[in-house]
Amino acid sequence: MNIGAASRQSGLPSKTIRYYEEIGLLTADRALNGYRDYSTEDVHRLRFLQRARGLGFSVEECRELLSLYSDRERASSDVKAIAKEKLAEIDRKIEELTGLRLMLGHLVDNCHGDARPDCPIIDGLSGRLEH
Amino acid sequence: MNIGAASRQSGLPSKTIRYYEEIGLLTADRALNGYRDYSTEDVHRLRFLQRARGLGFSVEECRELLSLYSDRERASSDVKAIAKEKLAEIDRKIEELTGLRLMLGHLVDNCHGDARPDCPIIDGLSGRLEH
DNA sequence: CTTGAGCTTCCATCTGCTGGAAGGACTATC
DNA sequence: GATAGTCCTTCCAGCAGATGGAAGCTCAAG
Repeated sequence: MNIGAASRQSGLPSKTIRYYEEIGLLTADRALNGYRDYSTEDVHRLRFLQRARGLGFSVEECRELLSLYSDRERASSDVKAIAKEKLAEIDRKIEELTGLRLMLGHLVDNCHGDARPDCPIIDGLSGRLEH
Repeated sequence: MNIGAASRQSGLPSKTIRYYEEIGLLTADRALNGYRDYSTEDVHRLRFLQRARGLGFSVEECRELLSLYSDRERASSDVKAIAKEKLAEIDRKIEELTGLRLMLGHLVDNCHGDARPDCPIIDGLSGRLEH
């Protein structure tokens, strides 16, 4: 599969896919004509990168998460340690998003643009609703 | 409150706070000595920025979200339209994170580093577990 | 009144893309 | 088989969002 198809299936621009190759996040086979050739497994990686980057994981964190996939022959203890660390990070992000959601939900439900002093968005913005 | 205290309370480096001021995400009062002076409300905004940026919202999106806070005297319809749009975006992010969480959870529970071909992380990476 | 931490501005550097130019390859039509 | 249009290649420039460091001012403690 050419880079254009991989781009469409992963949601990542071709430019970004080439960049990810350049910084070593993945390697691509080459067809005889010199074109990059992607497998469905490559597309899975790209889709994963697209999602994880959009959720605020850094490229280095993505590299680490991908390594859980590529190196699943590593000692279970290693893999589990990294995975558990990332799980905690994901849980924190979910909590934060839930806080943001609550804040915006309150805004939609309760704020009528009348500048009332008890606008619930104030609490939401400060993060107090999370705790 | 000086920038150092605001930094500690918001979780953002002083450098980043100054940068956010430079690009107009917030304005800071100045004390007589020239030092920036932050209110607790400023800290709420900074905390919000810290969370939202970490969750993959762009600076422009943050600017928009902050405007929901600052301009809460705007027509309810405007505010609600933007808020609902952002709510959908947040829900999507929560779904994606939940998918990632499931994937990692499977890895922790089911992968033992023995390179079994049915490692559930493969499905998780492709995003299929979300749907 | 010195010492050290914290503040200021300015400028350079880094990460993570993103755009554009110049040129080769593929597909379809004439 | 020439021509057009789209896709691919590399290379290099530029932008977004910080981040680090230098040079110098301020403040609080001893």
